[in-house]
Amino acid sequence: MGSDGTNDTTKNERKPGRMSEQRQQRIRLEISREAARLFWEQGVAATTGEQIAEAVGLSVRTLWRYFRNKESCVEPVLAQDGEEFVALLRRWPRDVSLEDHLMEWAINRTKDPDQQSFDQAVIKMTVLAEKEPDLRTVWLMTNDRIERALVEIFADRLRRSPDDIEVRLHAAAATAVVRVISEDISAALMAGADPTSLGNTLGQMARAVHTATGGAVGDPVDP
Amino acid sequence: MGSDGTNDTTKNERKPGRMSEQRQQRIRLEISREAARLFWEQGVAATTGEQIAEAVGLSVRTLWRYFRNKESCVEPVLAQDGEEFVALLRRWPRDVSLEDHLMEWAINRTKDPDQQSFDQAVIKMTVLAEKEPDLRTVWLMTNDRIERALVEIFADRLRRSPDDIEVRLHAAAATAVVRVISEDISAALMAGADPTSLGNTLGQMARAVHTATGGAVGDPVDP
DNA sequence: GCTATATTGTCACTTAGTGACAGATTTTTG
DNA sequence: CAAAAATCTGTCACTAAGTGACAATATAGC
Repeated sequence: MGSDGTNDTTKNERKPGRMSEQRQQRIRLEISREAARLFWEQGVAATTGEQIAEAVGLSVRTLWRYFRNKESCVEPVLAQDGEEFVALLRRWPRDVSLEDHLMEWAINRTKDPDQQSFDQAVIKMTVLAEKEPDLRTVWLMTNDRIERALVEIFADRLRRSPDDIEVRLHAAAATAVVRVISEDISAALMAGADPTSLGNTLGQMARAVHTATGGAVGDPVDP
Repeated sequence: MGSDGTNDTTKNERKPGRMSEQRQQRIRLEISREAARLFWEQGVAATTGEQIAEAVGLSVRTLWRYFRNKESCVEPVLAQDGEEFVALLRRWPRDVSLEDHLMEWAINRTKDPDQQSFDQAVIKMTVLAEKEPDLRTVWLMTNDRIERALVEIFADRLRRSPDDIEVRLHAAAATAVVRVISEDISAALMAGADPTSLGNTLGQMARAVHTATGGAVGDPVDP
């Protein structure tokens, strides 16, 4: 809010004892990974905060400083794909269709070797979130955040207000269909489906968004 | 699962000491009402399970037997409108458009006097659920249940399988837009808007569902 | 009213999550 | 590199959420 001219950067405010944003995220990721593993192996209810903390090598008190509650420990894992998707939409050029934009990204995508095992965790948690109510809430909250991001992105693209009810309806519908497709893909992969046999997933998403928004979102728009 | 012929009714199984389903629901409603009041007056975090139990006149232990956790105490209130909506869709005749069906219901609707104060609670919680994360999860879970119900209803109407991905996409998109409109209406009413000045809310919902499903749901279908 | 069964309350207990404070760590600055 | 300023972490004590067990009570059917 109120910023006097002393700070040249309002966002990247570096202070003496603060540890780097990167390091913070790494720890959160590490916690999330272990939490996901434990939740998968023994269930959510049977996993205690103490176990998660021990697995990561932190005190329980510190764990609760990184996450407000047990379930949200897996939030970084569950939010992984969604945040990537949102970031992708933020770079969506106005003169390109959604399908083309997603396809082009899929082609230039490089797969980190370490990322592979992480993707496994993402799939496992997405599937687990369909049955475990405590994880379902986290998954739905994650998608709620995506929806809010899409409101901004769609408003920008359609040159309308983020308060516009139509914009919000489009964002909600789009988020919903993307979520369902994600759940479907995760379930298929978990069942042992070959990733290459899934067909054009991103194309499916693009078409679903186009349909769910009544054709308002998906086509190229005036620059 | 396994039912031998001794019981004539598998659903309405009446046993000696079991209290009536109606009585159970009344207690849940009463708890939900008080929880909603307390959450509204002092916030969710500041309200303890003990306070809720005391307000209803139950022991804390019994409270936790009716609801698994503090937040879900308001679930009956938050689910109120949604369940009514789902029930309405279940009676949706195949040869009638969604808009007509909703409109006809609105006309024949009778307003219980006791229902009025309850509606106030519904609106308050819906609005509160936009800011309070702990309530947002309950609200989203409620809509998740609605979505699952819509899958069945849409599958039935479209004569397709509930596993059909398109059916699930339609249900998800429809639920999402109905949710957003509900949030919008609640916010408007909370801000003091005259209910009569809101225009044709149900018509808006019907049109939004029609759009979000790519025209697949909303029109009359073959009997 | 009697009986079978479910519901409730009390008590003891585990776990989630927080506030406070001292000590260890990190980054910037000189 | 050393010092300073802030943050981060662990320990401790604590509150509140939520559960299991068991005795007492209330309820429906006869």
